[in-house]
Amino acid sequence: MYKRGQRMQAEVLGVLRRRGVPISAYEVLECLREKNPRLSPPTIYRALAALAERGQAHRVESLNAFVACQRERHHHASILSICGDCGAVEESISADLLTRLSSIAGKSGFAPMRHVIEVHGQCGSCGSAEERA
Amino acid sequence: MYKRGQRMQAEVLGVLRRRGVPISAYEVLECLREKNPRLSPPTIYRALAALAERGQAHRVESLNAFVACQRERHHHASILSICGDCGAVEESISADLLTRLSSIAGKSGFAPMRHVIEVHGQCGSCGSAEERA
DNA sequence: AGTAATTTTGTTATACTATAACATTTCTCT
DNA sequence: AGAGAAATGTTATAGTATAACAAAATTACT
Repeated sequence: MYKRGQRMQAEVLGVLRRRGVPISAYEVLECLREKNPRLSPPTIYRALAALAERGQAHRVESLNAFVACQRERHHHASILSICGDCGAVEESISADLLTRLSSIAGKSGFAPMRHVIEVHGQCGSCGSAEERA
Repeated sequence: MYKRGQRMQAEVLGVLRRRGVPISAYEVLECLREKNPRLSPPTIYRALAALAERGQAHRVESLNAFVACQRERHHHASILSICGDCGAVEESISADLLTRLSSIAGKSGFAPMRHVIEVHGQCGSCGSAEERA
């Protein structure tokens, strides 16, 4: 059994994983309402916040959406590559890039705490699909 | 005189510049309503979209807010360092970092088109202010 | 210049995203 | 069991963004 307070998180994470692509909090809500029609937005946002804090899901800032973490739990910032055609997200990690980014941002005494790195473009599959057309 | 379609953009950009820190589209709207009470959200969003496209303003994705570009117009992605204490944003540019980022994202055939790089933390001024306290 | 076609702007309404505030329940610990 | 803490439920509302259509200005063309 789940510990208290994590049942909802597990349900939300399940939805995110089944979808694979980033979805809005309200899409999660709709999914879970099929089982429990009384669910309300704050419940979902709370679960999402907890998952994001633990690194099991990521908030995609440029989409106002959420996606399950593709790796095992990690606490480094991810690089999210977002395909504008199919919506797929690929997650990369690069300690080197983070270091460089921190040092650039830190030039004037800035102390970085949280990195948001998102790249929009076209994924490999959609690119080759387009070529064939 | 302004060319058609740029008067509103100039007004919006003026507001962004006077404020200096990122503000929401609705804050811009409130400011400009002092002069013209009939303004509505789409007008502001259109001006902001045009400014962002031309590189004269940036959308801060992780704040759902907008800020004037601090440099002369440019079309490279900016690195935005955002102070959580005072709200100030500093803008940096690094072709090197963009190259590296593109190459990381491009590993699996992904073709980057737009980069979102935002760093949250504490700026130098707020850091030293805290030390003195 | 006159007029059709295009683009921009205005207007109304609404959709989407997120959280405040407080009530209730569940859990934990002694 | 009962006090206290944490999570959840509930209601309402705040904040962000755009669709859809109407009106006006600009442009292109004859």
